[in-house]
Amino acid sequence: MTVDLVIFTVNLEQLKVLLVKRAEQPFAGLWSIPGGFLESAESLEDAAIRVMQEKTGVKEIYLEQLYTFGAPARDPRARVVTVVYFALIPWQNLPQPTSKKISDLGWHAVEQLPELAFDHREILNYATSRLRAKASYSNIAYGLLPAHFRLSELQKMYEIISARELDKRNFRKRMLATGLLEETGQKDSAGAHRPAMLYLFKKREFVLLD
Amino acid sequence: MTVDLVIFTVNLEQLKVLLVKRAEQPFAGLWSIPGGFLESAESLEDAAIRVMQEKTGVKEIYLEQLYTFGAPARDPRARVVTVVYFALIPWQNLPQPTSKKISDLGWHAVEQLPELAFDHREILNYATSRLRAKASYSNIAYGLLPAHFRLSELQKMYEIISARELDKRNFRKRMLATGLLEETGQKDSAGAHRPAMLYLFKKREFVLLD
DNA sequence: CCAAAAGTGTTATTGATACACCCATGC
DNA sequence: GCATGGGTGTATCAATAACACTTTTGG
Repeated sequence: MTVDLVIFTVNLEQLKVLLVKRAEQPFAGLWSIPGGFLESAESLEDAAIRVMQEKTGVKEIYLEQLYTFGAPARDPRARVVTVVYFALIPWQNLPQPTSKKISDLGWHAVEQLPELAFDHREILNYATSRLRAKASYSNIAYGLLPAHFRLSELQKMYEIISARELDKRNFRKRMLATGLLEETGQKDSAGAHRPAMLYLFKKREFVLLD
Repeated sequence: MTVDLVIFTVNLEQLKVLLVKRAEQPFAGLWSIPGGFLESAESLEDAAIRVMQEKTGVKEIYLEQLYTFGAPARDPRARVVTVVYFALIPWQNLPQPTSKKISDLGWHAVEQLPELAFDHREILNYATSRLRAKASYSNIAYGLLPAHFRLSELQKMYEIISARELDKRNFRKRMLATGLLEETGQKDSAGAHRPAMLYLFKKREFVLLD
């Protein structure tokens, strides 16, 4: 029994996923999604949080059980059933990568994945399609944004996840109509142009829209 | 590792689930959902189909992985992680129950459940809410109907699952507009009144509506 | 003063909802 | 001929989609 994680983030206008380069056989040298064995006294979710923290240093994140994969031959060594979770992290919340081991842990754009170990390609395809489906009918994007954000950043997030453009006025209207957002009162003058109002999600939890 | 099943059917205008009375400790005498240990060479889905056939004699049914439950103390004897599937069977497809053992296997209305073993109450609540959610945006009801059916039966199925009444004209309009249905050309004169056209689903597979 | 992102309303279209009567059959 | 479920259309309302210009700031 293992617990594996598909950890998504968005950076440089791309949806990315965290991969680990395998040092050992089988599939040595190929990339895989991070995971670990379930320990005796921990729940599945606790195991997912533990793996998450080991790999990213981050603990408080959006986490959701995705699917359990258990084909008899998915691991050539032995029968391994894996419960896969999917997680979202705002890029801004990630600690800077340490200079060591920089090569065995990396963020990869889901559109340009390297060759993957085990059935991890299938798992990633499934996770990506689920994320995209969720984006269309929920506030899921909050898991990818820092606490305070501009509406334009939120819109960009939805556009990247769903891979299509959205109308600015309709987007703002619909988002504000959900009542999930709140003005912070602060303006972000980091950009070189007109400062934008910063918003936050009143509740950082999953809600279906409309 | 076990595989457990929440098997739904609809009979007498009630949504029902198949339960097994436990003969042994722990929880002897309480009801539980059917399940079994995962065997070494079978996939999770194959295990679910096997359990399904052992308990109901039926093999070809709608089957979907629901969730994996793995709280450390969910089984007082040992650590057991269970992958739960949910299944739908048309009542008409069920073989008549044999007279033996009739008391240790039974269909229970989800609104009047007996006391349940393990965390099976939680599992059933989750399965029921998922089924209800799916009913509102998919053709899921095909799994509960025989191959040929009247539109009024289909409507009744949705009404029972979603626990609310639907408008007959709007329902027929929307259903026929999906293009998923086909007239059989046959009429069902089993009722005491005007015979109804029988329909079938062109494809017996899960589709999101609209 | 120019470039760049922020911000803001109205109209048209589409889909969803509400609603009532005639029809075909078995008894 | 009557009781019962089968079958049909339209009008209103709500939600969604299309669409362009002015404002504010930094450089």
